[in-house]
Amino acid sequence: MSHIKESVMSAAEIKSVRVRFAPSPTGFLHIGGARTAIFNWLFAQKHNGKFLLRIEDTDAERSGQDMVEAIIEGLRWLNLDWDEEIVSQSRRLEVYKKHAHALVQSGKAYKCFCSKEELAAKRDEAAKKKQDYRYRNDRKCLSLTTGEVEELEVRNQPYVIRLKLPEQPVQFTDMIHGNITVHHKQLDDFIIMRPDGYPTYHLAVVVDDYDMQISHVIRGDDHLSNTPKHILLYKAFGWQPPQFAHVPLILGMDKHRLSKRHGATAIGEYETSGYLAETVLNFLTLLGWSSGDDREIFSRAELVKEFDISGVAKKSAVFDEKKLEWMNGQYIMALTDQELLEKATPYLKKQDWITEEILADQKFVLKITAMLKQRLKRLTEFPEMIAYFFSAPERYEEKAVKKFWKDESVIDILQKISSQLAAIKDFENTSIEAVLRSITDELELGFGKVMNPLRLALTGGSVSPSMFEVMELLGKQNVLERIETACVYIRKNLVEN
RNA sequence: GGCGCAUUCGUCUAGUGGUCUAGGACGCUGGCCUCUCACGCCGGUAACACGGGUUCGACUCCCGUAUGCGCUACCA
Repeated sequence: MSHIKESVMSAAEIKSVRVRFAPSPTGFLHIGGARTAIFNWLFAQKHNGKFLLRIEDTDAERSGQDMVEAIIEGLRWLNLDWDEEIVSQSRRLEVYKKHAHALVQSGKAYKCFCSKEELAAKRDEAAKKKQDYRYRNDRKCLSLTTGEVEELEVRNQPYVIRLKLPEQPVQFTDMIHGNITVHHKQLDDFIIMRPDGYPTYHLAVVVDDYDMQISHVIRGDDHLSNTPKHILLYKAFGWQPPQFAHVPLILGMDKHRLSKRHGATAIGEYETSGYLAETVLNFLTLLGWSSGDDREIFSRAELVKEFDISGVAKKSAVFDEKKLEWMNGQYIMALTDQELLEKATPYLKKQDWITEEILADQKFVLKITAMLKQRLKRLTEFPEMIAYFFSAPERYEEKAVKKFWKDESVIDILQKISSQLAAIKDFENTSIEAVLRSITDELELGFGKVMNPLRLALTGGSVSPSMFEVMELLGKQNVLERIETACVYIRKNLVEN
């Protein structure tokens, strides 16, 4: 289907691009929804169009205002600004009603008084015979006379409105999947309005997309099978259908649709676990879309420039958090120290041991930030990696103690270091290094033999940035004290074991 | 069950009939760098679901099969 990829929008089409993101507020903004929103947003940006937001809350029972807020918050975090006012389907009930009845008037739809139970029974019966039940095959209520319908209505008999389907196959072209044909026998006279006057999804979506003058419907693959119904509705109304693009779904590592058991699915959880919005935007866009070359890191502007529907994949993609982590690390490294500190501050403030006083010393914190930059994958790691800068270690990592503090000789080494460091006037990076180099030379020891025990003494662990820089920031006083404490500990430890 | 959609390394993907002994990235892994970790660099690992066609030639086109997903609701 090579012609699909070559499809280029005409100038007229480009001018009038209007897309929408239409979540139903039955949950938080999840990864899949966020990506659909991103694709829509990018498409609108790319074509200088409008990106609209619509809340599909016709299922009153499952929808909630708090979920609406959560979705909006998620979009804001990703920096996906929408144009115009948010449309809420729950406020347009009369509009749908009007359109549904207009269809009844024009004979394109009809009222059906059959009860749910009645239909369920028929379905069961057909199933027993291994057949599919189709309302269109009996169309009981279609043969009702006007008088009969009126009588039922007077008696307040509840009814739904069904679309009367024509006897023709439905055909349309999807921008991602190409030509799709569905035989009309597969479709039924589906319900467009419920007894309570609420529209079904199909009606609401078509009416809204028409009213909002949506030019391109970009939505999840799960709607591909629904599209023929929508096309039929457009036809019944006599409206021109928009273009459709069905984007693949996102799956969990087990290849099943992403759900709670896969861990984090709500976009907000990625913020709390320390991912940058720009990372998530980049990553989600790349999940199911490719520019065609080997690039992986795209700025927002680059994404807008490069994004094209023709690069969207057909197959669903598995969400791999390992790669997300890697990408987040890349974004963190690309930040300036100042930017990184700003982004990390909310995470630092969550720790009660990080006081305002600590944060007030910008110069000091900024130096620490610089040292951590290429070691961070997620912002949440920031506080846990810097504790030793603000308080002496309370305990020492067990494995490291066994490895680096296994006999008396380390005490000698540490004390030697201590006494020579004490003599340094200008306690900074290079002078500290010079001292330590001379000590190792003198003792004829490998550098690691000295640095690792020292690191354990100063940080309590076996991992840290460059010791010289750490020492400089710690200051002479702290360094000497910590070495002393460590020596006491080592001696005691050796006696006990 | 019927119909629709999909199927390239474990994962994200490149690939539009010969350039493919299938490229990149994450992961994993060997090494270098090195005071540890990380970063960086060099290398390795690993894939065209299967079977038939069409063609001089198929990852690429067609048809089946398998598998997965979706629709088949008074959910969206």
